[in-house]
Amino acid sequence: MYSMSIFDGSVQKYYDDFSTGYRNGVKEVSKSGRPREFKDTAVIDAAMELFWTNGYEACSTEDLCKHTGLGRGSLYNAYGSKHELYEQALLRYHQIGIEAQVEMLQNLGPIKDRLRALLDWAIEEDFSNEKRRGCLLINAALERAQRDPAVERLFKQHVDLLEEALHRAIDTGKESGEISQQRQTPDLVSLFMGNYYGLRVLNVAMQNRERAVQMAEATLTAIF
Amino acid sequence: MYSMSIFDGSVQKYYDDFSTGYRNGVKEVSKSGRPREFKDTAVIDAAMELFWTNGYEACSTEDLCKHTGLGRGSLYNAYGSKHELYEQALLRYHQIGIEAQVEMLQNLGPIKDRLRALLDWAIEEDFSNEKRRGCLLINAALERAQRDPAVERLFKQHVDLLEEALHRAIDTGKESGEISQQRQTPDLVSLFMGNYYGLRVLNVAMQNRERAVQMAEATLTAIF
DNA sequence: CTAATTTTGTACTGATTAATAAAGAATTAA
DNA sequence: TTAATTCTTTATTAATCAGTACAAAATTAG
Repeated sequence: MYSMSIFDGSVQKYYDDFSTGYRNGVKEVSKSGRPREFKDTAVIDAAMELFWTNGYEACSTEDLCKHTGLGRGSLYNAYGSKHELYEQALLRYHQIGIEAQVEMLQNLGPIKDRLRALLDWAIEEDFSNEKRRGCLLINAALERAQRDPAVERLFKQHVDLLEEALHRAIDTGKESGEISQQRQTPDLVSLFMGNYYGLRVLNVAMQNRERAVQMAEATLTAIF
Repeated sequence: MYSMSIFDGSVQKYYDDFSTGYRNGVKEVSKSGRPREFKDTAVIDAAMELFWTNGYEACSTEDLCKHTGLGRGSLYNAYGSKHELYEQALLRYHQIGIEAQVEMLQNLGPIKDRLRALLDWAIEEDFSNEKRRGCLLINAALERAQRDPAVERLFKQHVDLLEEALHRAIDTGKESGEISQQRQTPDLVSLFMGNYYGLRVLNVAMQNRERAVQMAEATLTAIF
């Protein structure tokens, strides 16, 4: 079992400096001693790619060393364990993703276009990479949320933030008259969320882009 | 890599006889020699439970021996490999599940009630077990579909069968006047499928039954 | 310069992995 | 009874697993 060592998923933007590590989720900057030879962000990105492709269990520490370019000593010195590196990778994925998603929903322009942008973005994510590995956070949640509190917590946070942004966007649409006042906002949010996550799951497994586009359009039709 | 050794996901109902094995997906019945001491279905059910709870990678052959009660020799003699047993477990889950789902959609009574029954059944599945392990096939697809042709094939087949049954049910509803003729059947099928799979994913991760019920109701409202 | 500190590379740990080998037990066929 | 067949039990394999120990290397502080 793992303790909840991801400290806070909030918007601590890019951390692309040299010579830092994350021990217990706390950023450490060393002042003396031999300097690190790697960029923290590059290592976490590489780890993220690997966990994304393989999942947690099917990803060995040797794989991680190879893909990050670090030796075992460096990797364990900097990140402590496979699981802590996993948490960093998930956290980074979460931060980048939620920022992109919320931004789309806060854009100018018709609400319908904002929602479509989100769906199109998800489809592009799912079909642009030939490895078709879907959404790292969904994969992580289904693989591990039931027994890994860090994963459960981060996924919940991600979903909650997306849901709040959707709520705001739909309310805006109702105020502007783009969406009928008769509809209940929570119902519309549910409808979108369900279709969004269903879309992403089916994309990985079915690998049918036309179907995905049709699903996205059906979702918008149901809301507007 | 694995070859596609699941022969056919079609409706070969229950196979609960003694002394049978599955080698390359072909049922073998021995006529001489020492008889087996276990029921094939019981072993596959036990394996299914374990794969369901742990996933494929996190499930060791020793775990499988313990839970099925078989020794290593018996297990390997009967099923050949961890992966072949996994295929049997998935196939069994698929057969039981698709039969239940299609049956609900073919029931008598209003179409809306049939669709609600399906959603309620999914919610009950997701929340009745304290292990909250969701749908084994979805878990398997997200963990392995990209690199395991047997998993990819079976999941596709499962989704296709559900989709066809939904298509028939919705067409029936349009004929009877329960659903507007104006709506496009593929759109309504997409809408339901998206919400159904999204619901199941969010259930595992969010573990919020009220929210699930509300999502289900929102789905029905969007269709009727 | 020396001492203190940190990172790096390598060798190594004990545990666990999926799978196999082989001998004995239980059955059928003749 | 004997031979052939199949299943069960146990021991064992080689590989891999996550993680550690430790010395050499590279830096800062004084």
